[in-house]
Formats: sequence, C-alpha cells, structure tokens
Amino acid sequence: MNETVHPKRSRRSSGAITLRDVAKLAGVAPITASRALNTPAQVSDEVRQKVLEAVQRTGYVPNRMAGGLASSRSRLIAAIVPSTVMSVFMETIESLNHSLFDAGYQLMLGQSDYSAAHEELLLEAVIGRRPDGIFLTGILPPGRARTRLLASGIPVLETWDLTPTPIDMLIGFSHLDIGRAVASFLMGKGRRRFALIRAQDERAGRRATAFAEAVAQSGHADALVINVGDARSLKGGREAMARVLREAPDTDAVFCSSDLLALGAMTEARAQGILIPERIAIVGFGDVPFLADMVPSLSTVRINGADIGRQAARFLIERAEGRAVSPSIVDIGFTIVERDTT
Amino acid sequence: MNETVHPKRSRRSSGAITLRDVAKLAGVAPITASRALNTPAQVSDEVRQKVLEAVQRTGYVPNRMAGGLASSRSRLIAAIVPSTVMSVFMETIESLNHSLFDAGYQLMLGQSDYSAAHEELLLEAVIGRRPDGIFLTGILPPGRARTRLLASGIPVLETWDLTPTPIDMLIGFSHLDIGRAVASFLMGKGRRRFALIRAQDERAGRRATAFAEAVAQSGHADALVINVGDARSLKGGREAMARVLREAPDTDAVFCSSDLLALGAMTEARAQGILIPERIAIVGFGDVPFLADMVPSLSTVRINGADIGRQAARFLIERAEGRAVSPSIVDIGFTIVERDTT
DNA sequence: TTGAAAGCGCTAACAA
DNA sequence: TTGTTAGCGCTTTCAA
Repeated sequence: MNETVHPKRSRRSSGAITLRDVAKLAGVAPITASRALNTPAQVSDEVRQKVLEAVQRTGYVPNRMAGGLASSRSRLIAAIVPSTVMSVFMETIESLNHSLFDAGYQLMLGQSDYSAAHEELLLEAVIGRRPDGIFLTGILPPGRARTRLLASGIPVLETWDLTPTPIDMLIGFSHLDIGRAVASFLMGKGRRRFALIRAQDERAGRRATAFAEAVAQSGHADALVINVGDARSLKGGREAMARVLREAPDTDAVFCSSDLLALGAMTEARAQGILIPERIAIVGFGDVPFLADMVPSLSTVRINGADIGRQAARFLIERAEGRAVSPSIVDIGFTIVERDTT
Repeated sequence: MNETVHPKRSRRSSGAITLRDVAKLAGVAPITASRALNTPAQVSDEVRQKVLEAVQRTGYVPNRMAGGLASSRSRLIAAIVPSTVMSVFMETIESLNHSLFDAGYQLMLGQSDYSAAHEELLLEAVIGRRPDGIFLTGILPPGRARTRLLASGIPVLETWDLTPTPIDMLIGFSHLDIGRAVASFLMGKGRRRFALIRAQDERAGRRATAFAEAVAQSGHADALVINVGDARSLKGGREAMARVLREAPDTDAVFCSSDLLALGAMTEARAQGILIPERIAIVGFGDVPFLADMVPSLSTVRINGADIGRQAARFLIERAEGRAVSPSIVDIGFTIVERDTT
C-alpha cells in the first residue's frame, strides 16, 4: 500500500487523460493503444475491444498536437480568403470545410482583407502551425511570402485564377476569358454602349480590362469604367450607376464585378425609373445564391465554388497523404447565367 | 574531417529549420534562443541581436505544435457556427478572427449546419486540438457534448442567446425580448393582423413564439405562422409570403426570422402589386449589411455582431492567459432599426 | 543573464 | 500481434 493513491502527475502535465492512462486501464502498452485507435487492423479483436472500452470509460480525447508533432502530420489545412462576410468565397470554404472534416481534417481560416501585407503575416502565422496543406484564394505573386512558403515545403493550392506557373497545385478559371465572354454575350444581344462597375480588386480589374478591350476591338466606343472600393457594397453599386447615368446616359449595358454591386446598380436604375433590361442590361459576377429569385432576376457569371472546395479538399488530402495523382492544374471554367436583366 | 559534412538529421525529423539550428548559428543554447524570441526582456541586447539575425538568415518559423505541447498553450481558438454562407454569424466571426490574430491567436472554424449530432462530432475533433478557448454559437444543451466540454477544462464562450446557467462565459441577447419588442413595435404602428415567417431554427422559434404570445395577449387574432426550412433562402420567403397572402389576406404586418426571408417576402409582395409599407409592414432579423440600401429599405432587428466578436476575443484571451476579470455574462442587446418597410 | 536536464503526449523504427 | 526505445521541437524547472 505504499503505491501512490493519488497518482500524482508531474507538475508539467496538463492534467488531461492521456493515451498512457488508457493503455494502463486496458492493460496494454501505449503504442498498442495507439494502434487500436489509429490502425485498428493491426491489432487483435480482444485488444481493440479493451482499448475502446477504456476510451469510453475515461472520456479520452487524443491530443492532436502531440500526435502531429510525433508524426509530422497535423491534419490541419489552412485556408486564406480575402473576405468572409457576404462574400463569394464562402461557398468554397463551406464545401472545403465539409470535405476536410469528413476526412478527419480541420480547417484553419485566415482573412487577408485583400491586403498583401496582411497576407504575408498570415502566411507566417500559418506556417508555424505546420498545416498539411494551404489553400490560397488567388495566385501568390513572387516575393517574400512565396519564397517562405516554398521553403516550408507545405503543399499549396492556389485557386480562383490561372497561371502557367503555380507554386504547386492550381484550381481556377480565367478572368480574361470571363471579361471577353461577357462582352461578346452583351454585344450578341445588340448592346452598343458599355459601362463597367468594378471593385478595387486586381482580378476584377483583369475582367474589366479584357471586357473593355473586347468591345473596343469590335469598334464600339470605349467602355466607361467606374471604380468602387468595396465589392460587397450595394451602396457603391448605386452610386456608381448614378454616375454612369449622368456621364454616359446612352449606356445600354453594365458589367459589374460582383452581384452585390449589380444589385445596387439595379436599385438605382429602378429608382430613376429606368427599365431593365429594356433600356439597360446588367450582368453581375459570382452568382450569390439568392439573387436568382429576385425580380428581376440577375444575369451573372457563375463560378462553381462548391466544386472548387470539394476538389481542393481532394487535392490537398492526396498530397498530405503522399499519393499525388491528380493533375496539378485544373481550369474549372465558368458559366454565363442568363436571367431577366439581359 | 570526420565530422558529418552533411549534418544528417535523424530519420524522423521533418527537415525544417528548428530552434536548435538557430541557437547553434547564434552560438547560444536553444533555451536562450527561445527566450530571445518569446521573452526578449530576459535576454541581453547582444544575444537578442544575434538570435534575430540567425532567424533572418535561416528563415526560421517556430513550430507551434511543439511549443503548444510543451507549454500546454496552443494559441488556437475554435469557433463553431451553424452556417457560413450568407449568414448573419460571419460578421461576428470576421471580427473575432481579426481580434484574435492581432493578439497572436489563430482561428479554427467548424460548421455545425444546425445539427446537434454534427456539433458533437465537431466538438470532439476540436477538443483534440486543445484550443485555448472555444466560441460557440448558441447555448449548448445538457448532454454528452456539454459533459465532454466541461471535462476538457477548455474555456468556453457561449453566444447569441441568454441563459442563467452558461457553461462558463456568455455574450448574448434575449430572443424572447426581441419577439416581444417587435410585436409592440408593430402594434404601436397600428398593425392588427400578424404573420410570422420563420426558419427551422430553435432560436427563431423562440422569437416567433414570444411575438405570437405578445400579440395574443393584446387581444389580437392569432398570428399566422409559416415555417420555412432555410433562413438563407429568398425563395422560401417568397413562397411563404404567397401563402400568407392566400391564407390571411388581411395580414398587415409580417415578422421574418432573417433578412433574406424578409427580402423574399418583399419580392413576392411587390410581384403581386402589394404596397409596402402601406398595405403590409415587414420586419427582418439580422441587419445584413447591404439591405439598408435597398428600395424600399428593410426595417429589421440589428445585432451588433462585430461587437460580439471583439468582446468574445477579449474574454477568451483573458481566460487563456489566466487573467479572468470580465463579467462572465453579458447581454449585448439588440436594436429595432426602422426603415422604409414599416 | 544563461544553461542543463527533463518532459509535454504521442508515434516511427526496430525488435521480439 | 505486441512491446521497447527513442525521439518530434519546444518550454518548464531548477541550478549556476
């Protein structure tokens, strides 16, 4: 009876139940308990039974930090998005998160606010967690952040854009193609005087430029370009549309860099009694879920965000588990969804 | 020359630069390098200088899994929300994420999809990461998940609701009060025949019930209650409004459990040529950023989500760092924002 | 102010 | 199939 009755844990212990406790209760070695939980096929039925019972009784929850440290596999995936509120990226993040969770991975979310400086800080913090993969929205331009990431050896998936020279994997679509496609779509409808309402976002800029070049090459007057700060501001769209109507009253088609800006533009047009699509056609970008049911419903460019998320999860997990088989560059394309506003 | 020229790392090493490498380069012991980075005040200027230089030269990024394991502090906060896409919670998550990042913490995001079963799995996975705190949307009802969480000893912050018996900390508001307040607000405007459009969500249910009781107690006819599945579906709001107009054509006020449902209701009313607010008043819930600029602009119940996020970060970090000073229950309140639709 | 030793809780590697 | 041993990369503890 001189054994410790209160099994005094070392002063450093966190106090939680550990695999050792479980193993002791099950009467096996810790590594055997570990195998019973992680690779059950490697263990006899009887042992597995006893270990699971001990887990139940103790309420043991494995410490993934310890596991990750020992195995160099954190089962953590980091995602960096420019914004979350009312944003077109959330559909992707939602499906990514689901797919990851089903495979036993956890998502760490970082928000860059469209700032390169912030993104660099974020990446540094993220690398410190040693995630098994990093999901980036956009292409990471050459620079310190990219060098760091490369040096870290963590699998990286860039999305939402195309480049012949990704860091590693890429799932995206061409913003230039979208600009051109929307331009021909509208020209095909007989529209002749164009305006662009675009947020301060480099990718939106490329769509706009491609659009403007396409209409110019077809011999039309230069498109009027209105810059607004925030892609999520309906108000910005309203004000931009007011300027369009003032500065180029003969405009008959407007391409907006987000659905919310488009909704703002529609709102202003309606407030001024301008008929849509009769007088002016409007096209948005993103296909946020609910605008399909507005009256009039918004024509827009649809990106299959959920599909990006699913494929991203697959790619990242494949890399994490060392079976890299998928092609590393995927163009996921886009669709012009025609509804009432054109 | 018999020293290893290629400093062969042990077969288990991840290969990344470690604190040891930095320390060696700086000519100090690992623990000194650790102090130079984490508690610079404890170290001489000269040593600090040399260590920082070595960090620069090597591109060292500390392994937070190892640090967390050794110190029992992960600097990770987990947040569980019912949904992310087009959701009223994202404003909170965004500000939580920012506040955490500024304090050197990282956010892990889990999505419960309004499912208790899923939430339990999520919590189990989350506990395994040993976060320094857990942010929950809603109150966790007694049950296995709550017991587990309690046993884990991880600080928990419940939000978005009130209860006298939180697990630990609480930042919320009263759904009953909201239901009652909106009822008196509408009755005060002279409205007499009410309808509720509500999503399948327990909290929305409580707002609706309180609303219905309040109008009944004032001697009005029972409010018509229409259930819809998804709070984020504009279409659901439209269909519900169509039913309201069919089943109770004399309805003159509708309270919807989300702004998106309210937008759907408005859309349907307009499609049927019904004047808002003249014939029917509409009130939403959540005050999603952009609806203020619609025409007509939506009257709604505003929750200061960004403030919840900020305070949540403060509470959780205080607990994590062992200086628990804030009150543990905070009623953050709500505001009825009157706009065009009433 | 600096360092040596030990250990956080787990798993890889090797052995039986 | 099971166990022993030795780390993973860091920080706590204690000592100088």
